[in-house]
Amino acid sequence: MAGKRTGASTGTQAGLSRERVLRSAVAIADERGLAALTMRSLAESLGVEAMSLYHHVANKEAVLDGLVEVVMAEIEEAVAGLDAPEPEDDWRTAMRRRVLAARDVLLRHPWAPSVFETRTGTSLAVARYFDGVLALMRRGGFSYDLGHRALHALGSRALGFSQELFTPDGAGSPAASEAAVAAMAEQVPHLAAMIADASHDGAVLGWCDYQAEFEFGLDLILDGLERLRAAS
Amino acid sequence: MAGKRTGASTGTQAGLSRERVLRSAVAIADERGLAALTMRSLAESLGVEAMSLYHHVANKEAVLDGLVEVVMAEIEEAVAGLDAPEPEDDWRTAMRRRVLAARDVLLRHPWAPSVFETRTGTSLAVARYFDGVLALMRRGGFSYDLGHRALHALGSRALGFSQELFTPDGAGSPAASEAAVAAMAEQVPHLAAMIADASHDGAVLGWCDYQAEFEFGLDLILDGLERLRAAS
DNA sequence: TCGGGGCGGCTTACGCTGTACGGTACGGAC
DNA sequence: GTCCGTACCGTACAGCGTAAGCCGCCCCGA
Repeated sequence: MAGKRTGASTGTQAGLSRERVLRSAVAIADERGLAALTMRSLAESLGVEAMSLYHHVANKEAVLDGLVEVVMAEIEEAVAGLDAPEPEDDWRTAMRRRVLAARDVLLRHPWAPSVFETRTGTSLAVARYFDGVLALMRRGGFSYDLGHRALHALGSRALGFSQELFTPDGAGSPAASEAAVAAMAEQVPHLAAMIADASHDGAVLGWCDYQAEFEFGLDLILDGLERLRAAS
Repeated sequence: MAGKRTGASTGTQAGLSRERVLRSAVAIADERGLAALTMRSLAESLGVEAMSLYHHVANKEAVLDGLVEVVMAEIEEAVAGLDAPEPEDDWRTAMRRRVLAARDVLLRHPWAPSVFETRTGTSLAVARYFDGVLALMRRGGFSYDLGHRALHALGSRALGFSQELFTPDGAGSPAASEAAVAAMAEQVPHLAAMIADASHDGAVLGWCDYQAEFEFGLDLILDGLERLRAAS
């Protein structure tokens, strides 16, 4: 009974590979959330036992590193297929396009930010991306010093996400946070008033457009950087 | 033997309380890192069995929520003891002081950002803090709309931390990331050049002053907001 | 044609996690 | 004196990551 291998001739058995493992890991995280990604669930999705994975990845940390790699590859691809102005002509627009392209990718993988956050070690894929950002700024007329400061000022925003302290994304219902704030209106009068103000003068839509807010913050920073660049 | 209770008359036994539990949790995270904070280690530090904790906190999530509460209380205290200008006179300086005071607290608890990140649900303590930030901006002449956008633009920076993609803090040695970049210099020529440039013209110190970079980014955003406020 | 690695999978097992359940000692109310 | 709520302990369980060992298949060299 032992070692029956599925099916008749079996061929290359399950035919695992690092790539197939990582692809499956991304699929699980996309569909069922990062918490559902365990070595066992990952193995099961590949029709294999958990320990078999260790022939292709060192450990779970390596799987998470691989996730970052996959996402960064998607981003690099998106950035490559971009028609943005030459940085020498308009670095600001080129950068904006780049960041928003990265954001598009990240929005397809809501778990990505939290994985990036836990990977403190310098990843080659991430470093290469930032190298590209820095290259863009250099061509746009930045000194290394200002470029360095710009990278810090942008932080994760350069990759397309920012730290939202409330309802990062589809955690609750769209207007769940609005309801939460309403529930503690007495404790947070200004927030409550802000929501009330937004409700009766703006559109009806969930009072908070994260994409628009992201772009606002991004432009604020890019404008500030441009002023410093022009003055230098 | 069973149930010997420590000591003679025992009195109120171990004398746990939600407060004592949370205080101990903060101490463990401070001293041994967030990963070392388990229900068992927490119980042991209080001279108690793991399950006893559940009489004072619902579960581990509740402990983490409590951690946020404790840190926010520290921040509120630090902010309260601040001598900053009245926002009506100079909102920008008042805000700057406030954020840097919060940052001081967070630097004492390096684990705090990662806990904040995982607490997506709207926490009262955090909401109250942002309410205070918004109040400050209102007194400084912000519309609710601009205040709202400002909160988003600041994001976690309002609380004193920003998302660093490389070596958030004491992960490796001070210059570890520099060495890492050097190791892949061919793949990231611009980053390598930037480091080389910084090394020979700036001071010798680890080439990257996170506090200074944080303040740079903060000022960039505050300046941008001031321009928008003045123009509105 | 045959023999033998070694690769790739399975099985088992260990220590760790959070936590459900059921006891048990104590203090205070009646 | 009885009773009950509070606070704590002991045990147990499922699920986690992963170390160690076994076994069958494929490919390569003879």
